[in-house]
Parts: sequence; structure tokens; C-alpha cells
Amino acid sequence: MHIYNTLTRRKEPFIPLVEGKVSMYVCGMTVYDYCHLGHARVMVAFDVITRYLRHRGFDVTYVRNITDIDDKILKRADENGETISVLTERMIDAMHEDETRLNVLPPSHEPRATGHIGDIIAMIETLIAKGFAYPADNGDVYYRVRKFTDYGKLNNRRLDDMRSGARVDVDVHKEDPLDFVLWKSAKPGEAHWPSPWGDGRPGWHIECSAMSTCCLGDTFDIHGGGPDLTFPHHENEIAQSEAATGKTYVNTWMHAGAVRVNQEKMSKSLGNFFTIRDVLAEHDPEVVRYLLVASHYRSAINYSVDSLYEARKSLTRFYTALDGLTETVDDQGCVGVYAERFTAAMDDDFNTPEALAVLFDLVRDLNRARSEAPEHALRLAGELKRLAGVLGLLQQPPQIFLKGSQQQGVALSEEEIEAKIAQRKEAKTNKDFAQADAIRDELAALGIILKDSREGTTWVIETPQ
RNA sequence: GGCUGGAUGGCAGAGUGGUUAUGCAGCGGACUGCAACUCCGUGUACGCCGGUUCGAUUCCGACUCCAGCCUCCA
Repeated sequence: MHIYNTLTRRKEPFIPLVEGKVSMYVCGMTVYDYCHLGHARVMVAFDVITRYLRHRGFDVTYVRNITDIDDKILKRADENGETISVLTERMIDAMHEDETRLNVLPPSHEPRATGHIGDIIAMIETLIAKGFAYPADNGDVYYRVRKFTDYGKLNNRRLDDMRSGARVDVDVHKEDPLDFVLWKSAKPGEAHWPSPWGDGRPGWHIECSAMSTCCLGDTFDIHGGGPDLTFPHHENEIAQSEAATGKTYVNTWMHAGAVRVNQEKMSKSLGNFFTIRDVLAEHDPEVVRYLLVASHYRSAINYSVDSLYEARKSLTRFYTALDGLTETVDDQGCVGVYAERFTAAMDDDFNTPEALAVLFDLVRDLNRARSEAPEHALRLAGELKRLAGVLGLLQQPPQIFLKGSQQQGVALSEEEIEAKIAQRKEAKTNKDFAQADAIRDELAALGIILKDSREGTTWVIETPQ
């Protein structure tokens, strides 16, 4: 199995620290607002990774933190006239709801920054004791970047190049403009915790170092996150943790690709983001998940209504193939070639597009087998559902997907549609094809597509444009 | 300015030193009362310029363009 490592900028054989076990930490949400599709991308990417690693037999401990104390949270709570805990609890609930709808499994642990203040303070004390950090006279504690000689290794940056970029705040309290804050002193009225340096709150980067070490140990296998976290966040995490422990922090760094809109990154600061809940108000969650799985996790994806349409069409093909086949448990036999190809694709840095291509090949095989070799078709259907399940897809009953899930308003009830179909059957029996076609056209105008077969007539909801 | 990715057929999107990705759309055929679904067949693809090679879309170098990070952002 190979995974692309941001640190080395190449695919490497994946060898976990402890055979058969994987320790993984992913930077989660700062809970001051609803999650957008960029968050969905990270959630789904690492959900697929976790599911696949477990499918491969690894015992995965997946930790994803929640940042529940932060400048943006203070600001938003203040704007809303609510306490930070009321705000963060509401956003955490919303986040859990979003991920459940996207069929994202909960992480093994979901530590919160406010639950680890003691660990954070302890790590800062270690850094001060080792000379990697210093308290300033304003009550802040800063990390002494130049003391950590490996600083910049994740991003291939040198401190002196960054200086010339001149995009760093000059702060009279810092020894060096590039030093970053570990502990922020509280202004009057701000949420705060007591510390050896006075009342304050943790800086952003230190919480991840403290929580990951706390949950997974000084060194662990995989650290993941969004594309914009490589610098400075993950660089700073390395500086903090490796200075504090003297050990390698993380073996494999993984970063998801960006979600774009009109070729621009979807982000809070650009204001061009779609929240997950807004998108799910109009689209089947599985369609959104499919869209995210249909591209490789590291490549950028452009979000558009067209791309959702494509995703729905693809899922329709899958569900149409599964429709009417009660999957048998007997997944042995001569269908193993697909599992082999699927595994080969996923072993290669979680190549989900390739894995889906294998499943499409399986679908063709299945459709071909439907009439001539029904038992083979059943086995293939079972295999399709099993493999797609590793991607968190195709677990709905086909009819539920094809007849339109909850969101889509259909003008007729199922009974009314069945009545129309019965009328049309009557007309067909009487060779009144004009009448039969009129009924079919009438339903088609409502987005209901009829399919005749030897067994009778079924219907599905047309993929909305 | 520094750093990191990317540029594939109408669209989306993998991959490979020489042989079909896959999906959607298109075209031809089968099935059908006619359709839909499904199946069979099918097309002009690898940004640009050099280099290495018997042969490069795939390796190397230059160039152009796009995106991201360097400031809170997944």
C-alpha cells in the first residue's frame, strides 16, 4: 500500500508504527459557523481513508479535533450576543448532523481544545524549559522559531525567504516577527483559563500538538487536514511537537485538495462558500458524497450544479444495476477479480476514481449477466454493494434512490402513479398505443420515467437537470 | 518575490515509455408496438518548445497559462 506524503512529496510504502494498527489525526473544525463543502471534502476524504484501512484489516484509531476556543469564536459569540459555549455546542451539533447525512462515520475520538487546557499548558511549559518558547511581558507566550532548525521542512521553506516576503506582523513583543503565539493573554471580559503566565487561552497551533500527542502518542502514523493547513498550521505543529518530545511527530502527512467555485478556492474569506446544509436542502446527500469521492482526494474539484448532475447520473447507473436484485451473501466464486482490481486501485494512494471505474466495469458485467446468468448477476450485485460500501456509497435501497429521496417534490403519489401505469397497461392490451403513449408522456412531463420489461412496468424519477 | 500542485478527447476524470481508463454527452446497431432501461460497436485526447529513447501524453529541461500557500480559512 502506498500513500502520498506531503513531507517528502512522493508516494511511499505505508508501514504503520505498530503492525496492524493505524493512528491518524485530522484537523477538524473551528466551530463558529456551519460547515461548508470544503469541510465536507476533508470529512469524506478521511472517512473513505478510514473505511478502506479498516477494510484492509487495520485497527484504526481516528482522532479529529474540535477547535472550540479561538478568536473567531469569541467574535462571533459577541456579535450574536451569546456565550461561546452556546455557540460552539450549536455548531458542533450541526456539524454532527451534516456528517451523519453525508454518511461520514464518527471519528474514534473527538477531543476539544477546551478539554485539554492542562495538556496544552504542560506542553508550553516543556517548550519554555527547553528554550523553544518564551513568555513575553504582555502575558503572551511565543514559540522561538529560529531555535527549531528543521522549521519549514514540511513546506520546503527557509526562514530567510519568508522574511523577504514581508507579510508577517511585526510585533514588539516578539523576538522575531516569525515567532508565533502559544498562549494568548486574555483581554478584560474574554474567556480565559489560568496559567503560569496569567489568564489567557491557547494559540491555535498548540492545541493540535497537545491533543494529538495526548490521544495517539509522541509519534503517530498519519496526520491529515485541508489544503490550506500545511502552512503555517502543520509546520508549527511539527515545530512544537518535535521540540517538545525530541521525536518525529508524524510519519505521513496527508492533505486533501481544495473545493473551488469558478476556479477559485471556496473559502470563508472569499465568501464564495456553500454550506453543507444548503446543498443538502436541494440534493440527495449521497450525490454530494459521490461528487467528492469521484475525484482523487488530493486534486482540486470545481463545484457546480453540473457536477452534481453528473454525480447523480452516475449513481443512477449504479442503482439501476442493483435495482430488483436481492443481493446474496454468497460473494465467493468468480467475482473476485473486481475486488482485486478495487484493492489495487485503493492501495495506490486511495485512488477512488480508479476504484469507481472498476465498479462501472462490474456494472456492465452485471447488466449483461442479468438475463443469461441470474445467479452470477446476484453475486455481482452483492459484490458491488460490498465494495461500494467501502467508499460509503450504494447502501440505500435502489428504489429509494431511483424514486427520489425526500427532497424531490413529486406531483403524484405512488398510488396515483401506479393507477396511471395500470391505465396504460389496459390501453396497451387494447392496442391503443396512442392512449398508452399519452399516459407515458403525461408522466414524463412530471419527471416520471416508465420502464417496460417482461415483469411489468416500473418507474423512476428523472435526474433533474 | 519564495514555495507547492496542475495543464488529458465536447464535459468530468484516472493512468501509462510502445497495446480500451471510466462516467456523461454524440453517432450507428440490437432489444421495444414506439420509447425508456440495458447490451454491442464507434470518434478527433494528452498546453507549448527542445532533449533522452528504436519509440514519450508518460522521463529530463525551458516556456506559457491556471490554482493554492506565504495573513484567519478545510
